[in-house]
Amino acid sequence: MKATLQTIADELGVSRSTVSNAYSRPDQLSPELRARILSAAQRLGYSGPNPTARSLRSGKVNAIGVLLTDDLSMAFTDPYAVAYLRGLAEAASARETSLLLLNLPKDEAAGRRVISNAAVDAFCLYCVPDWHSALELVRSRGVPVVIGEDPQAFGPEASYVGIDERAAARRLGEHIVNLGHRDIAVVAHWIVDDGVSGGRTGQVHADPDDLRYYVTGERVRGFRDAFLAAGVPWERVVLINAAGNQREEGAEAAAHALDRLDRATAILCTSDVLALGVLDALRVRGLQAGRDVSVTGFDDIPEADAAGLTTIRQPSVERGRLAGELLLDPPEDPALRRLTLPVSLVVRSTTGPNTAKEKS
Amino acid sequence: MKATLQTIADELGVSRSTVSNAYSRPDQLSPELRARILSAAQRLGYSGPNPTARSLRSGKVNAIGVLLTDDLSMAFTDPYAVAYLRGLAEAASARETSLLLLNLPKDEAAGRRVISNAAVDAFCLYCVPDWHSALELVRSRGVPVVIGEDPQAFGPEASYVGIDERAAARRLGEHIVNLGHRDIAVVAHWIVDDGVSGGRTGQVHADPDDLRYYVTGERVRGFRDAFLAAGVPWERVVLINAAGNQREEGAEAAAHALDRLDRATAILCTSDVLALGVLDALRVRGLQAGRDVSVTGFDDIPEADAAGLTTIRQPSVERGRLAGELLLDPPEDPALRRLTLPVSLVVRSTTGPNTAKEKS
DNA sequence: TTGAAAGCGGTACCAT
DNA sequence: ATGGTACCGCTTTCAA
Repeated sequence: MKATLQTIADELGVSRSTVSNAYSRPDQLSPELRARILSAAQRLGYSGPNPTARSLRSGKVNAIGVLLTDDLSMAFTDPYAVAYLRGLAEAASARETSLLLLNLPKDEAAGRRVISNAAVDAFCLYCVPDWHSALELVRSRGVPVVIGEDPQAFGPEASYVGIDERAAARRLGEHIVNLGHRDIAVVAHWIVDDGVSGGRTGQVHADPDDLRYYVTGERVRGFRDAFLAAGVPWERVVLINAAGNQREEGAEAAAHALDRLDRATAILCTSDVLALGVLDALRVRGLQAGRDVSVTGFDDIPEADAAGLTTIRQPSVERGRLAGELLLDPPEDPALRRLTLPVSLVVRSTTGPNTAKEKS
Repeated sequence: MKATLQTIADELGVSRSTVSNAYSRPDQLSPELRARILSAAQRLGYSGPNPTARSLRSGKVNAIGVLLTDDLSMAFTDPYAVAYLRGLAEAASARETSLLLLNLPKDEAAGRRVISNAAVDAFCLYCVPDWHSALELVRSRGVPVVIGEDPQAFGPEASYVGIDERAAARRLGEHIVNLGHRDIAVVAHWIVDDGVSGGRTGQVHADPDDLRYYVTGERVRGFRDAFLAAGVPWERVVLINAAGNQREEGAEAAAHALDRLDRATAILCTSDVLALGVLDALRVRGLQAGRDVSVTGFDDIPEADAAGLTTIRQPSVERGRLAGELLLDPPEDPALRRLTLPVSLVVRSTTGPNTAKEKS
């Protein structure tokens, strides 16, 4: 039979409470008794209080649930997501808390089960398509939630750590129009979607106000804000959907902006990863970024620097770290549970003045 | 007050068992009663049975514990580790099981607490330094364990999914000596370590039989096997420690093989990531891989193909997937719980015949 | 098909 | 400093 607290208590002729204290409140009993208990435990192969039983009684699990969409590629492959997760893990680890990775399957009922069954003290939502049906269930669990994207998604009771996506994107747009660009393409992922994948890569005609995925929507709207302010009508912009947020898909998307007569002189992307793909596409065509075509990204991932990519720098690790801290050490003041972090425009070599001759 | 099973039972005048059955055994009660229960639950804001209480009673948590070393960079940054984790998550997700990421802090007592408190049905150990003090505690938890590296690490009761590291490395070594190379450098990480980091990058003199980290040890020994069989004494090989398993560190390590009079004509690395760094170092020096210097990696990560890297292809995702399956659906036959997967030598363009003039 | 009772293995509180 | 006693919220026989 597996050893329990009682086993040890019986062995030593003490009470369960005392054995429990030996583990959970060492100051509540004499050092020598504690030593005897611990050694008896060792001898009997008792590895400490059962975590589940302890959690049931104490109401704490020491785990944060992290919701991920079905294929984990996003969580592990996307540099921004990896940075975020690292920050989150850092904050959690500092409080001896673990991360429970919850993979939401395509099957809705199964997804609900996964959420219902998750033994966690809190949920962290980031990179989760905000229209996902399971989110409502997360709320009904009644545990603290922190969100990382749409500040409205969960109502004001949820903590929030994010950036002003739209304003940030606008700064990129302004940078580009200030350089004289008027023939502009925007490469974004998840503009269109079938609820599962990001659709096909290619030009689309979409109203920026209708985009379903919050982050992409805000960034595209931010670009548009800058264009409109400079007198560039949205209809003149070539909007290209990337099927996913990967480098190859950025390159593929770029083809739709480059291989046409009215080639864009600037390509704005909703992520650095896509922008790196666009740069690949330029290279293949013998075009030079910053001279022939200007390119911008978003995030400032490590690779952006080496590529000379003009982008928005955002504190990715910090976003995760703060999310974890808000969950585990919530400040009294509700206002401090809603954080909008600053970003900065980083101008490097992939953007430059428009040198194309005037359009006829 | 938070709603419980009892709340619903009282509301409807039925027993707790019946409410419980409504969730856990739908076939045990009439559909209409079940519907009434579910709708009452919805109305009262009851999100289903408390996961902790359920786990305590049923003895199942639906989670696999994944041990990670302190900084998560290894788990999230290393392509092999990411692939492995993805496979593991896939297997787990298919069984509605989650992954509990356990971050082992540097502080030993805290690490023990993290392991003791982890509510999991099983542990998966990969990429964990095998000399880590906490491992013994994992065993004493008495739950199933699968290991991914040293097959001996946990004794025969643990499941194991791995490859014959040594034989695989030997094939790379043979490929190199068959190409006529005799001036050889080996770049490996974690040859030396201070228990926390991977030490300094630079040449070291170490006996392959003494290396502490199993995977590196086996791969280096495999290289040596090939060299000895070809008459190349180990003393002639330049062994270089890389402080970590990252591209930059590979480049830095390569300097120690390239910037010397008796430059190596072949550099064998214990991972693709390091090898990519070595290729970077060659490029900087105007050397051509496969002509001036031959380079090999290990793993066959996605980037290896584009780089033309000669390497060993191993089924990384599969390793993770099988590990998960062994944990969740253990086969009766113990022999089937110890899997050694096949690998293959992939020859690309970074290796070629030794063209250096004979050494005097 | 439904209900009653007995734990699952601890922790918290209060008494001693 | 140590022990006694509820009770955390559910699942699981077993009986009705």
